[in-house]
Amino acid sequence: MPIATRVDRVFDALGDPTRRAVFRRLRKGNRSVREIAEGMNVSRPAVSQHLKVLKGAGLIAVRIDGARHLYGVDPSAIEVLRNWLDGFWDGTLTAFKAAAEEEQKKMER
Amino acid sequence: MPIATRVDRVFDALGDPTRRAVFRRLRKGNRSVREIAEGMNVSRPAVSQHLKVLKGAGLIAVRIDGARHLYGVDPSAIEVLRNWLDGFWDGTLTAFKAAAEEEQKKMER
DNA sequence: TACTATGGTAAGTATAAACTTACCGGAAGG
DNA sequence: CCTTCCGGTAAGTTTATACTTACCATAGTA
Repeated sequence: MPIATRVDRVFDALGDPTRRAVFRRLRKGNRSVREIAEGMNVSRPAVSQHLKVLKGAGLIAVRIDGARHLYGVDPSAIEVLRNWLDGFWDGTLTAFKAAAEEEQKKMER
Repeated sequence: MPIATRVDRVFDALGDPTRRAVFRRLRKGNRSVREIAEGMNVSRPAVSQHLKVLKGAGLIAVRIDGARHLYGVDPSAIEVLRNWLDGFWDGTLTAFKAAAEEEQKKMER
């Protein structure tokens, strides 16, 4: 069993709807835990636990301001996703090209 | 509770490690269900169920060849993810800009 | 020193979902 | 036909995890 890479943790974190909602709220700027939990249909501790997972995936970062913990998105996460996307896309394209060439060989026979 | 969008289904689908493994296998070209299941530590029906979810998310597509069902990645899914990424990035940037301007106003007071 | 905020964590529950075995129907070859 | 591949689906179990309440620590304030 291979260890979980950064991208794995990102996808695991974003795999939960509530966690995506939390992440989306942070898109508009830094928020405290209570501000995030406000208007959401889960309790504050639940939000706190989700924040922990998101932070573990490197999707968000914290800045401590007294007793308030201000959470915000970590732009590097977007970079990670984009790189994964590019790599995947390249792999798929080369596979398509290889398959096309294989078809071509069949035609020549 | 809003209905699940395409991106939601994509993230839900890619939220599972086994499903990511299946999707990664398809990157190298089209495969039958048995080929996908081969060498994996889950049973063939499990793979079949995962394929259903991936298909529901629009990540893969099927081409039926007799009794064999050949699965392959749906390139449009990559597009969906990329668009989501771009949109998210834009939103975050404007939020950053707004926050910066707010800071500026504070300084001017 | 209280008193009131903040938020993280532990323990337990409850729900979701991943997995297995067993079964079924369709396609190809004898 | 009969046999043998193929793969989807149902039923049930088991495991993971999202959630709640309760509790604790820290920071600011009267």
